[in-house]
Amino acid sequence: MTDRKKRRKPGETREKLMESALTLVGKGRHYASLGIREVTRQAGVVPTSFYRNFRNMDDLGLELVDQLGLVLRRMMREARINVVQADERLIEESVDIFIRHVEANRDFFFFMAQGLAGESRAVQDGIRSEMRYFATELANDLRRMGVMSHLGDADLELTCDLVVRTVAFSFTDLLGVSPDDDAQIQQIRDRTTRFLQLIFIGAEHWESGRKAKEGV
Amino acid sequence: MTDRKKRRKPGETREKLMESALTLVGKGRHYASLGIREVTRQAGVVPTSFYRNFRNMDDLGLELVDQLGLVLRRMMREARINVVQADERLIEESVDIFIRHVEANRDFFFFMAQGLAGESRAVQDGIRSEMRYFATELANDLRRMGVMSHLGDADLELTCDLVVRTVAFSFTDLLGVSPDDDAQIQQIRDRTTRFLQLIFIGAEHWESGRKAKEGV
DNA sequence: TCTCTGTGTGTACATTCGTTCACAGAATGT
DNA sequence: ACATTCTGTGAACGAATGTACACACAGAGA
Repeated sequence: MTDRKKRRKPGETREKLMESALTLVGKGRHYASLGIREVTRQAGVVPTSFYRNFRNMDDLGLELVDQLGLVLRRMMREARINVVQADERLIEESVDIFIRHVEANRDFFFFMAQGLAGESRAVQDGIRSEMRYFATELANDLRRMGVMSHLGDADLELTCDLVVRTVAFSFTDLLGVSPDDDAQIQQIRDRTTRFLQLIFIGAEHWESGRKAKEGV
Repeated sequence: MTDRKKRRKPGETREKLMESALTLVGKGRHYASLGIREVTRQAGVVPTSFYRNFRNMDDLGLELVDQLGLVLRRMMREARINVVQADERLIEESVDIFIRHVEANRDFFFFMAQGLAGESRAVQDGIRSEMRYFATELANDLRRMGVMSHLGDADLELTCDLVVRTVAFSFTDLLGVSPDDDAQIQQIRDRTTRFLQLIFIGAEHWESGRKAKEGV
């Protein structure tokens, strides 16, 4: 009651609203079922304030997709720094970084998993676009590291796409378990690692295998 | 206004309600955002009727999961009939059947894709359980056909799990395109086929590859 | 210093929601 | 034939929702 009604910083309420939406999603609510009043309530702000910052919930969702893009880029950067040499630990280290980021940005990845089959087409496309970008960057990195050099560009891109999808699907596993159920998280980590190993082994033998299938 | 208020058949309204929920989902709405009144309105029934048949929307969702199970089993049966010999067309034929069923039961698969990251934990687990069952059956079939006979049970199950996940992720691709955009559907079909080929090639070389990774 | 613009507040209203209740007509078992 | 049970109806409620409007106050530019 002392400092209410003050304007702290430009964009402060805006961030608070986005954060509140994410928090609700993190608590198990689905983004599509969130209402304007609900979000403003969680943010400790009057409903009208919402319209000062967003036109509707879809608008807010698109902003969240942008921020999600930043999170993904941070994750990619860390992976690039820590995983430089292409040895047999490449996959495991990358999965570790992935799991760590999911735990640190739990709500964002909740939102991402929901958005893939969400209500707003725009959000859906946005997330899909982020995944494409991620796959492309992954392909570039692998090229740079000299991994899978026998694959053509299209085939490498195909492989990376499958990798990203597989990892993305692991969200839905990860999100189902409590954040401190280490045993179960370890199990998901192992399983994801094996999935990726399976894919990479397939990619290693891809050309020949593909020719064999197509030749007949 | 002639025959209103008649009770047609037991469970008729019940089916109409489930069908209406699916229809709304098929129109792009997210299941989590559907309300009781909305569903009953779509079904051409008074809101109160809902409670005669379901306790709440989660309850209806669980029934839908059960029906989804039937759809999946039908799909599996057709695949078993039409894909008997394990030749190089196995994957393509299976993907064909899969695509055909998704198109024929569009709304169900919408619901499934949404439910994986949905609001109701019970529905989430139900869908997850259906996927596990599907993967197990797939593993049995492959065993019976003598495919991947060099893999241990655990590794075969791992492979099938990845296959099911990959196919499930293709839903979200398929659902984004118009049902009669044949060119795009064909593209998704091809891409999915290649994903599976990649996985199976990986599985073929799995033991050796795994040992090589683990041995060092 | 003064004005203007941006941002948050409070009030308000029509609409929609979930849920309850008493009632009516068809089906079912005896 | 009759009582019971099952299923759908209509009206009604209190609560929550989206959105509009007028107002208040802080900071930026003159």
